[in-house]
Amino acid sequence: MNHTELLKGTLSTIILRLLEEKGRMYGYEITQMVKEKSGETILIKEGSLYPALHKLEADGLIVSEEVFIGKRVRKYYNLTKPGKKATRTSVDELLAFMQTIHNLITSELNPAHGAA
Amino acid sequence: MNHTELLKGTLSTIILRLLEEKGRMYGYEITQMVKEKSGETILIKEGSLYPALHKLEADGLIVSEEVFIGKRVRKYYNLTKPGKKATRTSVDELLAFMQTIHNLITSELNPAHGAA
DNA sequence: GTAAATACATAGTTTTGTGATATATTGTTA
DNA sequence: TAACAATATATCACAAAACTATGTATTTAC
Repeated sequence: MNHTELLKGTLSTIILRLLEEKGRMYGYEITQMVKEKSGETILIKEGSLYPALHKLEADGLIVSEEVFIGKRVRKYYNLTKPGKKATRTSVDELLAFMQTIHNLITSELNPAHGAA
Repeated sequence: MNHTELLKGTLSTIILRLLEEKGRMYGYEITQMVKEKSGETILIKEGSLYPALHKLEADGLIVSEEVFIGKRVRKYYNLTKPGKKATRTSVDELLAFMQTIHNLITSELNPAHGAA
């Protein structure tokens, strides 16, 4: 991630949202899709992704299914029912939060003098 | 903060932006303004604010000026020249990042079947 | 056959916000 | 006037979350 700190708290939401949109996905696929959809600006590292996926699974929001592609294991993830609900909450909260921040940092500059 | 993790990385930008808008401000004033402007949703804690202010000052982006109001010390902060430049970069980066996240989490749902 | 890409995983570190706590002044109100 | 809330700053211990680095192994491309 080039933005480093900024992503905090948004990664799980992004993962949930992609799973909602695409149905089953595996880890590496998620990193590639985020990379592509973000115009190469958001590059999720393995050290961030896998712990995040494991936590979502431990929380019962996603379930994994191991599939062998030749000799290579691939772990596909799907949303659970609670996961689908959590996705909506999570996405809505993030959008609301970003709107609030947007308002905070883009309000008019010094309206005191020279308001057009 | 209710949003907890989400604020990560955005606090310094918010502080810089408020200083850009209002000119000199003191810590407590910043917390109150953020609280008000965010509709009571973003509540900056002292344990977050003061370390953030001290770091910005250590980095030379803001300068403090102690003013006595009666017997109480009040520390006013102002942007330095590098601080003004950093504010622009910081705000622009945050807006761009939020736009990217917005695109990521609001793209159309399953366009494969049933595209209106 | 060697390097790059695919695909998973974890340990240790850093960053950053929170909770708790401390100090002290000022304003309100019972 | 005593008690409490609000104002105002500050720090420490803790937790959460992402990163770096490292490791393993297969598959693909040159």
